[in-house]
Amino acid sequence: MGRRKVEIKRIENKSSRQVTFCKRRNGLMEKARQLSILCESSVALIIISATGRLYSFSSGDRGIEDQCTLFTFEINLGPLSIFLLNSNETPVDFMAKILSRYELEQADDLKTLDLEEKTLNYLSHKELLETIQCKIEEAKSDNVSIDCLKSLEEQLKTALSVTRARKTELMMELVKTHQEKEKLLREENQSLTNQLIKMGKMKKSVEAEDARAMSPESSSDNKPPETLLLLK
Amino acid sequence: MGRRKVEIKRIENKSSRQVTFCKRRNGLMEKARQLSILCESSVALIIISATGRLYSFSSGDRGIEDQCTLFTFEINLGPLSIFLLNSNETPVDFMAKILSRYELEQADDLKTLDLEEKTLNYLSHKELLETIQCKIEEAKSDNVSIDCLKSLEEQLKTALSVTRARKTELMMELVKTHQEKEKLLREENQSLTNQLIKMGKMKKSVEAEDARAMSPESSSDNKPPETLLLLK
DNA sequence: AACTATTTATAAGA
DNA sequence: TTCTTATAAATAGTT
Repeated sequence: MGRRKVEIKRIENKSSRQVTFCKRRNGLMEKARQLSILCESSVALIIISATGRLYSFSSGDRGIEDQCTLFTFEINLGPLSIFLLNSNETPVDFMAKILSRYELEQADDLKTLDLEEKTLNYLSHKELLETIQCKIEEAKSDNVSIDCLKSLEEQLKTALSVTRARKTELMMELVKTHQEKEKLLREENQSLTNQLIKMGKMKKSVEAEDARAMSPESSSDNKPPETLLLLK
Repeated sequence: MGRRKVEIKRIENKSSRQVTFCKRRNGLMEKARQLSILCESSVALIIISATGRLYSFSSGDRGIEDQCTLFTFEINLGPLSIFLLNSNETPVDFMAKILSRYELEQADDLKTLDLEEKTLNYLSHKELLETIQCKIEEAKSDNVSIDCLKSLEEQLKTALSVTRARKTELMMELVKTHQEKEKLLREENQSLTNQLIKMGKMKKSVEAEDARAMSPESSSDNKPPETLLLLK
């Protein structure tokens, strides 16, 4: 529908490709909107330019399940994620939902551990949550800027992975502490054993004195007590 | 672009709405395809009819990062999730990818721990994976039914949470093992200390003999060696 | 960004 | 449904 027919293949000229992208993108979005309205259907459209810029359209939740009042969704395009919001839902509602879900999950994660270390280094994590809360406040004023949502999502992801990492870290610390304790105990044990052996020899010499007999023995050949073997 | 201009609002006549839906849906998908090809961009389009039937288009990864060879994505519509597949990719490929990603994540999670317990209770988890594999086979025959994908997503979610739970469980086991070892070592230590004290008395008596003097002492008053205090 | 010659999409009818 | 066709709409190339 232009001055001449075009073949559907990559437009080589960069600037005309850019112009065509802009025109056809707008056309496509408008068509998506029309279809959703004319035919009561749900339409979601995501366009990402060669330069990585994002354009999207999402109709409401018409045609989807009735109990589903939200048409929010997350789309992963490889490394990129986008939240599209249902028009019935404010960004704050959506983010609050995500946050509460995340906090629940976190609570679940830590509940299983009876860690007093839980509070350790918790602040930076708390701070992160506060930052997110701020972002949400920002989002309230901004009217659904995709960039804003994108950065918010980044924050949420970071928060989640920080939480997970922290949890693992705490567990690993706990394990390490135990390992250190174990090492110290082993050393203690060894030194006690050595002392015992030394004393044993003394005792022996006493006994020998008692029995009025002498039998010399190598001093460094000290076997640990049997119980130690159980701990392997 | 028809015999007459139409206003963009819900088409009241059901059958003509159905016809229009079919025509415009096809048109929209074709336009999406053209845009992605002409302008080297990534386009994802989802259309869900009023009756819940799903239609989708997804371009390849053109325009997204080069190292990202797939343009598959997951969409959450509230409680409902749909996996849309790149046309270059079969559902099995996609699911296999998800699975392997999941297995990698799990491997990563456990790699940090030097656990021999890793294989413990692994079966039920393996079984779950097999169930998913079955689901994928089902999906191969069914032509992208939403219910099927929904249940598949449930399975994947379950698999993930089972893995997480299992990871936590293994870590807790490790901690417990260490605690038990610690307890045994402490007991061992105590018994060694007791022995030492006993012997110490003997030695003392020997020394006393040597020094030709005697000094009696209470036997149960055994203080643990200093190093034990470090372990508190 | 605006114009306009054409092509393309599609509404209504068959 | 599918095809036909008149017409509206989109858009390629130009300014």
